[in-house]
Amino acid sequence: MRAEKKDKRRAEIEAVALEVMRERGYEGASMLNIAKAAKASNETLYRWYGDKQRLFLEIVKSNAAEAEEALDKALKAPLPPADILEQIGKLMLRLLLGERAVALNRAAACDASGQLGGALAKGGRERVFPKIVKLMGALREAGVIAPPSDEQAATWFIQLLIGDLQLRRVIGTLPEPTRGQINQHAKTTLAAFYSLCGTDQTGV
Amino acid sequence: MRAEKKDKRRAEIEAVALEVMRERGYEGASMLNIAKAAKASNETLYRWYGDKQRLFLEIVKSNAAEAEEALDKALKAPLPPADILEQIGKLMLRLLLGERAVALNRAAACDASGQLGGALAKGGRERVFPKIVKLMGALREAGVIAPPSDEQAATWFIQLLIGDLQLRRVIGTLPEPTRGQINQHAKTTLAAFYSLCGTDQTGV
DNA sequence: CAGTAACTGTACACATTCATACGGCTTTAC
DNA sequence: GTAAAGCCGTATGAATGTGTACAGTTACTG
Repeated sequence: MRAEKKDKRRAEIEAVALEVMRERGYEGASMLNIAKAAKASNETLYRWYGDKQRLFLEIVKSNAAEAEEALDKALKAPLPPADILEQIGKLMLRLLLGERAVALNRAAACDASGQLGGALAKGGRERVFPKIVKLMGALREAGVIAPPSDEQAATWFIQLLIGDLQLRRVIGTLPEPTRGQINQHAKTTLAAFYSLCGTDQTGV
Repeated sequence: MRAEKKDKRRAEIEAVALEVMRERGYEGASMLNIAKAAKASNETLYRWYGDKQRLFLEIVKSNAAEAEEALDKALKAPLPPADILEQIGKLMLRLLLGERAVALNRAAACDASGQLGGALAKGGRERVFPKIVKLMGALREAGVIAPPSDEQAATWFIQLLIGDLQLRRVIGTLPEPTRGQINQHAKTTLAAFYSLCGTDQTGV
């Protein structure tokens, strides 16, 4: 009983923390401000998380777990690999350019110790990349692509898909893309990707 | 006489500011810390720059001017466009993944007002992108590439070249690349780029 | 060489954060 | 129903940053 409620409260506080951070930056997201916004006591925050860094570390972990779940679900869908790749593309755009990931990347950029950045990479890219590589293997075996290597294909895919969009989101010069823009961009990316890696080299 | 000296001192202070920021993060780079490190008075810093944000805005501007100069120089070199593209690729990797640009992007990520990010984009991407587009036009006219559009070619080039490398630098999970790594990566990128945009579609 | 302007170093008031502590209230457990 | 635990709100003290002020020194200028 109580455990569930506490989990819910924790999720609530973490959501509020991100919201505060979104509005006032990482500096402005002090434990006190977060506590006030969440209608919690700062003492509770300190007891639960220890300090600000560990609070955000916790958020990074939750976020990574959620993202991985969504990704695995998309990967396991009973569809041809090419369709899965399209879904993955859209999903990654949505996740990586969404408010949550952007806020966490901002926090990591502000954290001089580099711990947040490390956790973000560990829970994010390092977990995701192998899955993409594996998917590329499936695509290759299905004869959809013929890349120099699965790793190279995964790298190209991510670069063409995300490129510098995430950094532009992080420094605040790019608004969050709409669903329509995401679909459009995923489509364009896939066309380029297949033109780069495809077995069919007719181009255009 | 004095004007020169002052310019030199300003450049010195700005360099120190970046150095402090590199070591202690944007938060840790207080006006006081910068003043101490630069053996200057904080009063001078406040008189010259007004506040921390404008100090960093000034640094962004200087950096952008320097980068643009280097870029223009490379673009005007008496070489075939394909060679110029390679030089530009290496130059951009060096500039964008170097300590200075990374520190400034970190600062922009920490700046909740978004002004630093705006200035960074204005002095950086918005100035550079049109130049790349123009270069793509030259490459197209020289028959080296046959892209759907010059803009698309420029976008692909940048995405394949920079990708998520800059963000990974900013969150501290990627070390600064060596000269050798830069050359290697530029080469790989160009191969992919030509395979994507080239008139010659034999692939591999 | 004298006068003036600017810079350094230090000090200051004010605000804010961090981390801890405590009284009062609600909720859980027995 | 009563005891205990946990959380809220507020208070607290140490530390730090911001922006301003001022005395002493250095370095230009005429």
